[in-house]
Amino acid sequence: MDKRTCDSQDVEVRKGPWTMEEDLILINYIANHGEGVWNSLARSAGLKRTGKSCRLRWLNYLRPDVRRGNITPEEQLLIMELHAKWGNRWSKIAKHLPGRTDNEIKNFWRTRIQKHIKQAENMNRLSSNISEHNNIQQASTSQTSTSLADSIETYSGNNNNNNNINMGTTFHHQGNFPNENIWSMEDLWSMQLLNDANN
DNA sequence: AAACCAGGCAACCGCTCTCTG
DNA sequence: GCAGAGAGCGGTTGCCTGGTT
Repeated sequence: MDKRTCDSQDVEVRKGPWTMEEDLILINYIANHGEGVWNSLARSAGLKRTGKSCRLRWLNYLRPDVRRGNITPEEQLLIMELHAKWGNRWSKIAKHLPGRTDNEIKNFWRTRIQKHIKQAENMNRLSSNISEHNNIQQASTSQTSTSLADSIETYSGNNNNNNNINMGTTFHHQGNFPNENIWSMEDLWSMQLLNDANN
């Protein structure tokens, strides 16, 4: 490949946040010419961006059918079900959520769901330490804690392996832990829906 | 009021897959 | 069947914003 050509192109390529002008150029170009080969589209439109960058911007942000705003409980439920089934196949999951992008779902998962799982795992460690310390004096209470912990661990473990899991027995938050506000009502509602769906 | 921190999200990077010649 | 180019995907990063101290 001609290095000089590469270098001269590299100098031109813009990175970072998109400006309103760039958005408008891309929208107008696609409105007039449709989607095509992204690299040539970027050049033809006069954008100093890579085709990859244009594609990402269009698919994740500018497309008219992209839905913005909060993920609904129903969507949360669906995401969790599909993730249990397919693992981190975000684009596959996104196909079942009209208007949602794989990037959005991925971000949602990482920021919301994984946080809950991590916290639950910490609770698990804490509760098992406590129950060890108390030497299983209160068998019924520790059983409740353990069943949650097991479910979360089962979920996390299977999640890492991208395998199926039985969500029907998962996420019964009993409020036996020090911080009862870890899951919001919205989360609990989602969990309940999830259990109903699997029973 | 200022500094710090954590969460959320847009965008980039690198790898893999698919298509075409 | 092979190589190169482009598209697609998942992981990661960095910035912005709102909340807390």
